[in-house]
Amino acid sequence: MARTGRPRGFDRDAALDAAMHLFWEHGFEPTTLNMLKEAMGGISPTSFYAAFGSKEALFREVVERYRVTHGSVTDILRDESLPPREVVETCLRRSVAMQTDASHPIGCLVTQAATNCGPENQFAAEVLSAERRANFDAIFKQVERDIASGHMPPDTDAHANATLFSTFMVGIATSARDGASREALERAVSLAMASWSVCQPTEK
Amino acid sequence: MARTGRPRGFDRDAALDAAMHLFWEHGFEPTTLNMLKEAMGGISPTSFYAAFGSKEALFREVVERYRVTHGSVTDILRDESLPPREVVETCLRRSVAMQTDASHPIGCLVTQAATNCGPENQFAAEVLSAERRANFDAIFKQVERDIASGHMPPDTDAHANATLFSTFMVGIATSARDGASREALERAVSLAMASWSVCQPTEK
DNA sequence: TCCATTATGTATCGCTCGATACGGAATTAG
DNA sequence: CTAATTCCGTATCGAGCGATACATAATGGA
Repeated sequence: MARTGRPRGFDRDAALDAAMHLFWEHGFEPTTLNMLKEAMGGISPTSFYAAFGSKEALFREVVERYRVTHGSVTDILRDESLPPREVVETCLRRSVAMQTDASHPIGCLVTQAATNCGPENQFAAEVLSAERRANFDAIFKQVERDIASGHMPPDTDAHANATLFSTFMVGIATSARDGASREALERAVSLAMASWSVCQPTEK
Repeated sequence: MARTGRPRGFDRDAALDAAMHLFWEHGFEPTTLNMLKEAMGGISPTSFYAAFGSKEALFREVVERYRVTHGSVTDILRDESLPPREVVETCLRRSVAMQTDASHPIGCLVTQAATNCGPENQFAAEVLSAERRANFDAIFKQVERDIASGHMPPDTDAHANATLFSTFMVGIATSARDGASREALERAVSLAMASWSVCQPTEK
């Protein structure tokens, strides 16, 4: 795209990754321009604003980046061919594995990067809350699909079940940061999935 | 104590309550001295520091205040006489009721007030994390007690069960802020408690 | 070669942050 | 009364915040 002019002196893609790690670990507000510039290789403020526009614009870009990389563990929630129970269980197991992976900050950017926002930065809280609510809706639809397919009993409370699994999922982030191991969370997922009710098998 | 000198011109107890509500809603860092002073009736910086010492000291005092007021919904986790399952269920139901009560900020101060802290304010994150880990330990002991009393099967994975219920509990805060109703969360608690395994009743 | 374009480096901007200095006001003890 | 004590109001501190001004360097196209 940039066909003329002085070439950029740093790797924009790597800089975006560095920003994602900072926002992931500290959250939107505590991550300062100085931290970002430093992590991007000590670039100047001019370079920063030329490349990303503003801290807010960078954050929005980082969220999108997270969504299609580490955050893609929830993509399976949109699948309509796999068995719903398998969908939710796989999502939870992938979330646990991702959030406890030491190659990046512990926890979840979507759940934790904009919890403490001043009134002037509510946009960040809203961006992430919208992501989480979309995940809730996807879980809800999976439960509905499981009921429709005859696996969960017809009188199943779909909304309550979606609330249960969604609440457990967002809780993983806090538990992981508080020191819960991947193994412990995996076993907790197994217990949670055991509460995915199924129709009583007909007597043979 | 203060028997001489000019009397304080504001209600320190009410000011502490106002600070708790601010930290609860916005978190430690986004809550500014100006917001605090304003909420305390427009007191001067001098009055603030004379009464509370520093923002950090005030936060520590607020956490203690929260712990013995709204946060006391987890006190039952230390009970050793009630049936463990009833203890955990009651704690979850009280947490849901408290966190969705519109008379104060939605969610949980312990879970959410220090999620986004810069390196210079890690103390806040650690103070709250310690509270949460203490709750996990208490849940763990309840599960162990239920196993010892013969309700849960002897081969029950106590740590996994504690992780499950603790993770669900901290997740309530995020779900509540994302708009989950008290009723939906109550029904989710019912579903969660159904996974509290019990020994198969002996055939009669 | 000259120019338009794009990025860069340095030096700041105005603002708000948490926290203090300093003098004065209100109370009690003697 | 005076003295000691405690709190208050105003003005401001140094530091860091996000963001910008301005001149300069490096590239491609005509």
